Amino acid sequence: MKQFHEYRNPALAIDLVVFGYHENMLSVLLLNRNEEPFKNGWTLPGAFLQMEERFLEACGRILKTKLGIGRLFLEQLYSFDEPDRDPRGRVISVTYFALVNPGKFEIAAGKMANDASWHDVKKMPELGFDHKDIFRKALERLRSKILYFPVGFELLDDMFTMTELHELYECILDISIDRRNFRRKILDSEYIVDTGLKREGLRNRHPSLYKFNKKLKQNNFHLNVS
Amino acid sequence: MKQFHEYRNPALAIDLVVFGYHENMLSVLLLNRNEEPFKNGWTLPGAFLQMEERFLEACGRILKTKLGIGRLFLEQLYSFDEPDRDPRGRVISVTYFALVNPGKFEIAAGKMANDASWHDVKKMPELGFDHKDIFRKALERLRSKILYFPVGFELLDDMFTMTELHELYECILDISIDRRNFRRKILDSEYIVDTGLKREGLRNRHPSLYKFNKKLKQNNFHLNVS
DNA sequence: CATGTTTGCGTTATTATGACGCAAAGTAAT
DNA sequence: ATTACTTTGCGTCATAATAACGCAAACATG
Repeated sequence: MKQFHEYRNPALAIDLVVFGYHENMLSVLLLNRNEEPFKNGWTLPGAFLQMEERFLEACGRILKTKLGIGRLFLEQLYSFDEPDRDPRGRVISVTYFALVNPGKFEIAAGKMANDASWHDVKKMPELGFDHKDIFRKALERLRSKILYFPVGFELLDDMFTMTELHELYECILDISIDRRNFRRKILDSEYIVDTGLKREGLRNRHPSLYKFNKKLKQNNFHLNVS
Repeated sequence: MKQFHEYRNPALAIDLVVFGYHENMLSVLLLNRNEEPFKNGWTLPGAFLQMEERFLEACGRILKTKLGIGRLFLEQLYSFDEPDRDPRGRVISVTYFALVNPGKFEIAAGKMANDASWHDVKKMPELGFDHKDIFRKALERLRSKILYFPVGFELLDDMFTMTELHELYECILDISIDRRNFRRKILDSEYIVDTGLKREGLRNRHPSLYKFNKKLKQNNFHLNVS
């Protein structure tokens, strides 16, 4: 019987699918690689897991070099095991997906990050490794998650109009949803609450501003779409 | 910059939560360890991932020594990263959960398996490593999955009565569900179809036998319970 | 001020759900 | 076989949720 740690182990990477939303467009953070393999190709941000590091610490380390620090939603997505997913050798990838409001972050200016940029999910370039599979799974997860868990506000400012939330849902799900039924459903669920404030218009003030209801009982929210 | 594979990597294990259902009892396959750590304690079946192996191959390897071979449902559950989850050193665990019909399998007789047995999920012993967390997550996943995806039949014989399916749901969810509403919901969804056969009784024949509808459009099925 | 758009609040028809009635079929005991 | 009890299959009905859409006040634009 072999002793512990005599086994050769596959390498272990963490890869991230970072979603951002801005101006009615859902986008993903991609890196333009400056080294082989896939030099000059696009990939998801990632890194090898350090010996003492937890998954979320690795996520933080990856994000810090690419984005400023701030609050963000992170959730484990899936672990990928295709033996040939990395041409350099066997690498298992544990993936996370993140939701950020690009307005609250900035793509960091360091030399490690001058290659990072947002890409419309509807116009994705070819991706290196098996990152297309990872991206597809992340988008699928986001689309199903948003139906039964209030994650939409993670992508918006602290205060937002009903129309902005509505458009976010239509954009992510890529369907049209009746504005009035959406409004009723969202308000009935107590997903968000009215702040009492109004957004400033040019001459006067117009739509009500809402914010996420932190006291929401989690499973009060379920959106059906057909 | 370090070269590839010069990094020391955490070890990578695959652990399984195998659910079985028999006689109105949901149970999990556990191993009584015959070596340290946790010698004589209970753990989930698992193994270290081999260098060239895929996750599902490792699952098959683990199961083959414990159970006879047969059709079974396997789905990736989650990856666990607590640095101290294994006292021998850093081990990442990629976990899967499985659904089997214990009637179709037998706990294998080999020396590697004389320590395997089924345990009622309601009377679980202490588990070694972080396997309690893994088990909890698996049960949670099974309970939510069964509401929107027809996995119940994986735990039953090829043909089963409506009452058997109903009792399975009540057992897994640990709630009581109105028999007549359950029946209507399940039949409306086309989750299962009537085989036209009847189960043999002592003097006569009694309840209709149903089987899983393989032509089911996936998202036709959603069970609400309150 | 005239015109078109956005926002907030309704109504209505249809469908889904929860609670439960009831009788035919099946079982067990005499 | 007769009786008493249980299981199964099917149905009803009140209530809740949903989809489709009307409408007017608030707002924006020229």
